[in-house]
Amino acid sequence: MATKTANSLEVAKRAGVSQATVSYVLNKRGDQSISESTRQRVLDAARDLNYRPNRLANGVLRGKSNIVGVITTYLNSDFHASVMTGTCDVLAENGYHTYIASATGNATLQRDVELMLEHRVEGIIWLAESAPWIREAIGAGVPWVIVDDNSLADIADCVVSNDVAGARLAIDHLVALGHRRIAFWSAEWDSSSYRDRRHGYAAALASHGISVDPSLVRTFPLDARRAAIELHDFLSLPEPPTAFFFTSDINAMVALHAAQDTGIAVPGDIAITGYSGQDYADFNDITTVSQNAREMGRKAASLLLRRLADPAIIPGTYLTATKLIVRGSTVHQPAKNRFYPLPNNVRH
Amino acid sequence: MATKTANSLEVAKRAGVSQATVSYVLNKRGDQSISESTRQRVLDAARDLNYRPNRLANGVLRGKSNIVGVITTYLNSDFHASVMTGTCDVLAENGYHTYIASATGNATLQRDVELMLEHRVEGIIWLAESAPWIREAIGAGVPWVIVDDNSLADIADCVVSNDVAGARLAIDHLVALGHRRIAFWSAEWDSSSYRDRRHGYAAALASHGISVDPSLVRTFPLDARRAAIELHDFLSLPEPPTAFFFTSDINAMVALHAAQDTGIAVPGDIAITGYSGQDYADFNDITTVSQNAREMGRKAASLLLRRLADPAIIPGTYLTATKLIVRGSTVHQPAKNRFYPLPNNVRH
DNA sequence: TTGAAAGCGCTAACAG
DNA sequence: CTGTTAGCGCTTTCAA
Repeated sequence: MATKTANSLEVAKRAGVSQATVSYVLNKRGDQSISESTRQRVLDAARDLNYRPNRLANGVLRGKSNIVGVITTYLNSDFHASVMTGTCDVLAENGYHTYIASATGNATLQRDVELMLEHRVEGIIWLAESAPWIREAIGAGVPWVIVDDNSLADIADCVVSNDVAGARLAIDHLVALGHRRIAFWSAEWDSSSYRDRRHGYAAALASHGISVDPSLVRTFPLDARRAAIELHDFLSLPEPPTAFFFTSDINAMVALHAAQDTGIAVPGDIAITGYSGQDYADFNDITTVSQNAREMGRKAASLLLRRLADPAIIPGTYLTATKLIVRGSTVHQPAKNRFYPLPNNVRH
Repeated sequence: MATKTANSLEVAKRAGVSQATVSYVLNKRGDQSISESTRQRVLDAARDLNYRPNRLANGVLRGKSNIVGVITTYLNSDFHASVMTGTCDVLAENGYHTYIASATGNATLQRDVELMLEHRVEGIIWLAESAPWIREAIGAGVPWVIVDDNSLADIADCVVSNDVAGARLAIDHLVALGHRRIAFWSAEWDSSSYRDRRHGYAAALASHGISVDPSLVRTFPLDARRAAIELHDFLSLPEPPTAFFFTSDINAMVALHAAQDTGIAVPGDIAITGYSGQDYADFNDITTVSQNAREMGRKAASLLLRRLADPAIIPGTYLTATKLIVRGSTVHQPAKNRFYPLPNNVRH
């Protein structure tokens, strides 16, 4: 049961030195010269007593916790998990630690932010939908980095993938395959990312001399049954779409299954592109625009660290690259050779 | 820019009272009687100055951080993410906070544990593969709860799903469908969970009067290409299996794709069951044994809280229920109606 | 009903 | 080269 940890005073006593000397030795301070014998005695004493520095005390003293908070609404999202992995990695590499909150609902989220600030996190990485209260929250405390939304780029560093370019990649691909009637079918999520994908969609079409047909732009429903119905509704238009650009892999996958279950051939009858480059897309052989979420997470952490080092830097938006991954949902792959390697450490 | 937060002394000054009074008011201490007017003045001052209690200082003082550490090797795993969600929820409900580390490799993991202890986490929830050094680590510090492995149940609370029963559910189902030649095809992961699934497999077969054929028990390879080769090797046995029991959904999925890609009908030629009840299985219409990972996470957190309240409790293993979810990989579903609802908050 | 003072574990000036 | 001292922000006796 939590063997009472020794404190630095006890270590000092045992080594026959003062508390300060212990601190000097343990923190390897170059500006203090310590005799090798003292050093050894301190080190030995610390080991013998199983000494473990108390970072809370250290934090009180220096007003710095060495902790960064990450807030996400949905840990089970592959995207969020990948971002977080990248973030954790970079923070750990730099001696920082990650304090996480996963919650839904603005009341809880607000409380989580407050708690983090009470714990004196040095910054917050925000992986959730934007909300009106956030602007104020950012102003009041530590620096924030916002991932996957850049609507607050005037007061916080934002990391978004280049969604305009990403959408263009997909549309260019579809047009190159001969598609002219391309639907934009997106979940309802009011974020700059989704808006950018829509702009990219429109711009890409325009550059090919195709005008946006409003009847081909729709909101993706929340359940698969309605998705199937809507899909058939789409296809019974006078001039039905031959291709669908989705803003998420999961929507693309639901639509793909809806199509397959009801005898619509993919990519024979319709082509489908997803967005994000998640496992879903890989496993279901869906062409997608890869976002490199891990890289986004790494970038977010570095931006935060940079701002911690130099608070004067003017906030801005940082774009990460997107990449088209062509798979069987747009191009019929003659010999299906989906010999993807399994992710490392995968289980269950 | 981190507007220097006011401290309790400043609040006291502004309210014209002592620091102690501020503490009494803000912590709503019943044993101290405070006049309503003083109370109001303190509250007002705190609000005006934007006072935020410093939990680090509080932690130093009381030797308690109110933080629990969670260590996982693979955040992108649906299983880990679900467990963590459950854990975060319960901890938050009880005023605790979650400090997370995600790492790979024993050196890093050990360092992470050490760091958490230095931050004075009150307990650790372990979501990673067991390793020899863990036993010692547990002895030395705070209480641990281990999820999905019970090999250290003598010194730590363990939460595992009832894997013997879970395996039996799957095997009973396959036997009921007429299968007698059932393969056990498992990833190589030395945990009690996997061992239990194997015991359950053997016991269930035995109860149906079928003996285990060692040639039907194999290790799942690390890449899909080799999985495909191995699958065909299986099927070219003199008496090939007609059904495959996998210990994970992802393996089942890889095998399913390997089968489909090479003209083997599922469930026509072979039946397949996964394990875990993850999204993978749902989206690929795979029969699986659901583990309710979220519930496991909740259970882990409650066990830790219970032990924190009463350290004397003797450690043990806690089983969570499993459930069979029948889908199209074992039973041909006449009218495919996979109208699953999308998970809440899903995106990308 | 309120306040003064001690102290949690640690680090950083400043002496010596 | 090492020790003394002050103090981080907070809670909590103990007096008043």
